[in-house]
Amino acid sequence: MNPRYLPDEVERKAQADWERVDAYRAVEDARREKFYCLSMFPYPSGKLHMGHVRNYTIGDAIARYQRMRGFNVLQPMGWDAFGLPAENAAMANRVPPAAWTYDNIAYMKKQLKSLGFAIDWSRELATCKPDYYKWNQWFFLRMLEKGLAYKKTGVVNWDPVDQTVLANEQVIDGRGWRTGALIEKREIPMYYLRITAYAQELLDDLDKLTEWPERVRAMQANWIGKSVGVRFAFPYKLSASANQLPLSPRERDGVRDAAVAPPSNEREVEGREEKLWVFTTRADTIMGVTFCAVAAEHPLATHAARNNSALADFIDECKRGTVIEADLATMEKKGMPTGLSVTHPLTGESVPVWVGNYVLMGYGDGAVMGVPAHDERDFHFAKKYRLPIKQVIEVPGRPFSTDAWQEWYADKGNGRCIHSGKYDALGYIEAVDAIAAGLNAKGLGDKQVQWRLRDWGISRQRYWGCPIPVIHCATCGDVPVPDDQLPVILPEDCVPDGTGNPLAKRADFVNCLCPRCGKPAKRETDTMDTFVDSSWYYACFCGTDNATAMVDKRVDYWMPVDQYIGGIEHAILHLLYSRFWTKVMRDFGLVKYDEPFTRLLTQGMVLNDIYFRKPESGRIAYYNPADIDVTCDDKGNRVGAVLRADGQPVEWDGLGTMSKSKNNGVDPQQLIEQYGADTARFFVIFTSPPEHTLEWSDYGVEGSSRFLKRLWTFAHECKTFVDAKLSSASINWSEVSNEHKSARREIHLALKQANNDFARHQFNTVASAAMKILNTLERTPGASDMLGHHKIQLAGQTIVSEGLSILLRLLAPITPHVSHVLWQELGFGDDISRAPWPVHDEAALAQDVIEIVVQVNGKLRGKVSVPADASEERVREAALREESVVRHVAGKPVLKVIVVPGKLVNVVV
RNA sequence: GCCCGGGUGGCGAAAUUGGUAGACGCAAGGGACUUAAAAUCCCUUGGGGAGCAAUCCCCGUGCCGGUUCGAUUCCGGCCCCGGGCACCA
Repeated sequence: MNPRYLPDEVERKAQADWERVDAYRAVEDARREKFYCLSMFPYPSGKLHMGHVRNYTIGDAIARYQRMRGFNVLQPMGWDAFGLPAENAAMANRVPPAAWTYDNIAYMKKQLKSLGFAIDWSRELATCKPDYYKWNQWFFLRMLEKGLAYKKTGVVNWDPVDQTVLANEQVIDGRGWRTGALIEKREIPMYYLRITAYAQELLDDLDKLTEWPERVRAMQANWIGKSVGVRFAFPYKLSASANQLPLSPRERDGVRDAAVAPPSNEREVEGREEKLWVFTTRADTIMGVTFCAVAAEHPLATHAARNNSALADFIDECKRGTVIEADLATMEKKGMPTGLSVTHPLTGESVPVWVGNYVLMGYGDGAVMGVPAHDERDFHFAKKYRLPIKQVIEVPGRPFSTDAWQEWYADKGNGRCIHSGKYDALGYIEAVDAIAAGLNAKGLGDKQVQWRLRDWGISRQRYWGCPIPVIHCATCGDVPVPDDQLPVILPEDCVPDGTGNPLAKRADFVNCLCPRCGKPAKRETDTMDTFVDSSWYYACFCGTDNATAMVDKRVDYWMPVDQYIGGIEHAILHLLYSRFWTKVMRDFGLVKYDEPFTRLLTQGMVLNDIYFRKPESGRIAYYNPADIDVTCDDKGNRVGAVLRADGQPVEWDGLGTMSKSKNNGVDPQQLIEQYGADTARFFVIFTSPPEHTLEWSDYGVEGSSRFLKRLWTFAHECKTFVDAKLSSASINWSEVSNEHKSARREIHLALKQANNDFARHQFNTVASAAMKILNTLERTPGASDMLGHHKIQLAGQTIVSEGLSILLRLLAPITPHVSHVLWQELGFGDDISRAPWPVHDEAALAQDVIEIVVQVNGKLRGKVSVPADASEERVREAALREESVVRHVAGKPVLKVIVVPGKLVNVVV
């Protein structure tokens, strides 16, 4: 055994041992309880970053811990391999995205292996491989058959120069990020998945996910956005000249394309009688309606604009705006009258219709009722355009005035209806019920649920993705690719040039024969959103070797995932899509569970200092923290920082996530090479609890490295006498010294705490417990002075042997290499990962004499030592005799003495 | 605006969920070893005050109040920070 800790050597040996016996191969075994531990798979961007290291270290610690506790653990790994960065890299380097992606996968796989993760690599998958994405296509076709996938036109950002669709984040100030061209909104046909059909279940089942972080559940509920209200209609008649009837907006939503029937109350047209449908959560204010507002895209707006050029211009202006919702929210509210009127469904009064730029076509029916008295936005709109404001809700003692908006105008909890005819004096709930009933009686509306969630548009006008398996035939229309022609293979040798989709230029891909009529036809060139790829990969891991089915019965053994670990940035989309996909798979009879991820851990981000200089002219320069020397005052406060290269000061800009743009990244590869994987792993576990952000610290890494060196050195010193056969059961602990007794007690106390913390995933304090144990062992008499004296007591040897065996097993999930090698070196066994998980010995915690804290009026005043079995009365006596207690009581009458057995006494005077 | 988290030393953080606040580590200061440095080891370290000293006292978990023998922990009100959603009707 080398007296020095050489991480390189240790890690090479441990990894070779694991490789030789294929240690992490997971095999289904009905007799054993399974544990499926999964970290979110990476996008193969080039090399691992610290976020990956943290994510996979946390996942690996859990996987190894559960393995040692006896579970049959599956921890697989794969690659989220389709996506835009590969196309960008391809343009920059003139290599096909496929080649770039496969190179990255090879390099990153090597890095993951060097970190020693207990991964079953036989199950590796990459979403860009046909044997994976074939099942995306197959499943899409099944959804198409069931009406869960459909086609409709959708609005996209269109770059007219590159002839390309851009993602929202590629549009900067309304211009394309590459071309600088003004971006147009363009409507093109796209495929959608009917996630809204599962909105209620996706919302309800959040209650089952009790092991998910509360905030993730809240974010999903928010996103799904259920509101309960009333959908009702304002009837109207078009003038005689209007012989073209507007369509109901619902029909534009693709409902007609689907296999489900459109809502029955949609298209009734009797003579020229039409209806303007709106949705409201405040039906109780319906008597206060003084106008209606419709979206620019609303058919009524289109109709009104035919003979009104000013209105047409206004509508064009609205349509030209951004599709980014965050920008919409801050836009100035504008409107213009259509000149049309509709009839109030209950009062029969005439209500003017306006076009409002704040009305969303995509929510509800693209039209709203305007109640200025009780909706803040309507109030300001009415003031701006001098529309009437009619109060219909009152709160006793609160005067209403149209001069300025007041918070209580929108209060639905304390309000009562007034000026509302037969609904007067009703509260919110009764009023909504009564008004909904009134509308229903006239066939003009009823209670309805409205969702914020929209159907999931999956078409991407991009090359590097899974082809959508549809063929466009001039005769037969859109024809699904037959199952026996799957997969539709994506050519891997295209090099995109930034203009349009390279697939569209590939005649060998585009030209095909119609499966239905056999005539020449064109293949769909859109590919699927990469979120489709990641929506079911976790299920695929259960049987990656099965080429004949999407999943097989092995999913029944492994799924659902017991522990999922990943970044909070996926709290909504990825997790929601995966939940949706699971429910559809279940309804198709492929799987039996309702939810894919039982427990979820969202790890925090990795931060580092940001240093910069702002020159008088030119751009800000950022400096890597590794090149900065920080000076501190006597108390350790940061007082200044200089760039090591030139000794000149730099400014500190706080902490931020590691990024290229701020030049504050730390390369994991360098870290591993300098300190070893175990140090890197120990540092990320020890420094912060998993859910918190992790602040990078080179000093902290040093500290972690120091601990592992100390561990190695200590193990080396003890190697001569450590013996797995030394049993604590053979020692009569009542006869050993107090020092030995308390040493063993500290070790078992730390173990107890560590087990508690492991169970609740507070791994940083598990690392602390390991450090405490080493501190105790180093101080244990008989261990540290053995080299000089050779008169080691049996008790000391036993404590050290037992303590090291506990310590190494506790550390095995965190620092597997050094634990594995020391376990062998000290003769505990061949494979620490098969050793039983350590459990504390309750007898070791027992004390003959215990220390009791004594308070006077709740303030700590002293301590007394009493026998562990002392009666309450004796403890009380001892406490009252304690000298500082006597001093603080100072003769005042003792009102009360509280005795907490085994803990404390509080004397109240 | 609505919904979630948070606020504890110079720093990362603990506190077995109402019972010794600051475990463990980092940084800092002092010391040992060394010709010297690195490495390693030992001691000190929340703030303030009294004492030659052993020691002792006061304050302290964002702020104000409440419950309690006792509150970082429970309740009410407020302030600040982070995150999510947001013309959603």
